[in-house]
Amino acid sequence: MPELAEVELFRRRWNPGCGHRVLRVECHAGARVFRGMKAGRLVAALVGTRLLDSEAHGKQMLFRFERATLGIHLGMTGTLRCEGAGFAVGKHDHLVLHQESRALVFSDPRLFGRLLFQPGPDDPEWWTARAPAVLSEDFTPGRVDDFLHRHRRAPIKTILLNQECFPGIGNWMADEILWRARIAPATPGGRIGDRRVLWRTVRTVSREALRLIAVKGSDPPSTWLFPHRWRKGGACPRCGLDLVRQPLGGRTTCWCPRCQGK
DNA sequence: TCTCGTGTTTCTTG
DNA sequence: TCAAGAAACACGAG
Repeated sequence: MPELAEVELFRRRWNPGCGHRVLRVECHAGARVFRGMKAGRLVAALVGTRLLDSEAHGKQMLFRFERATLGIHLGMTGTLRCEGAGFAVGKHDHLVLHQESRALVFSDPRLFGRLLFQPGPDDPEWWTARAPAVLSEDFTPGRVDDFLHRHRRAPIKTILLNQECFPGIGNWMADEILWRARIAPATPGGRIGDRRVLWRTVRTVSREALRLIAVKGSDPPSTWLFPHRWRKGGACPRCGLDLVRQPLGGRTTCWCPRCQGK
């Protein structure tokens, strides 16, 4: 599930733990989500420290503790949730931070998610070196223009999935953006006509998705492509024509042949 | 039993 | 050297 808006929704689920100390940590130290780090060091650093605050950026999250920083990428099936005190860890709960009145839980059945960790109070390099957020002032039409030129032969759908330029955009958001901007997903990046429309649509869809999903906790309405794209036989909410589903860049792409050209 | 999947990394090819 | 595409990762849902 996790794209930009869902990541923000999950980040907020750990908010009740802010300002409170971690008393005990349980983890599946051998789980793939810990690849590249020693889970024991993470546990040792987190026990006894207070969770200060958190941030989301694209599909990544950063949780700041007094003496360490925890990064979380949810992959395809990762989730965060807050459980009550005395929570019993389940099969897919790979990291559980027990506080006095609650447990902060990271779960991931498919293990595509990833945990990152750095001791000390400073933000790590993998956080400070991230690409500008699509809703920030630094995400300019010129930046999109340059990126499309660099990848001028790749389909625009796969370009939108590239986190170097579009952090937080995933499969359904890319389809939504292209449907709204009336661009066929297979169009090469170098042949996108009005790139400012694409730039503006990326921001509009991101802003609206954040408001609906992360703030209001609801799904996008039926006027979006979103609720129609999942099942075969879905119809375009704008013109009523049957939607097409085809793989592109290794992902299922859903689009309207009439609204989005050939 | 078989296919699919809201992601990223690594390998291969051009 | 760089860009693009395919494969691999792992497991539950339909």
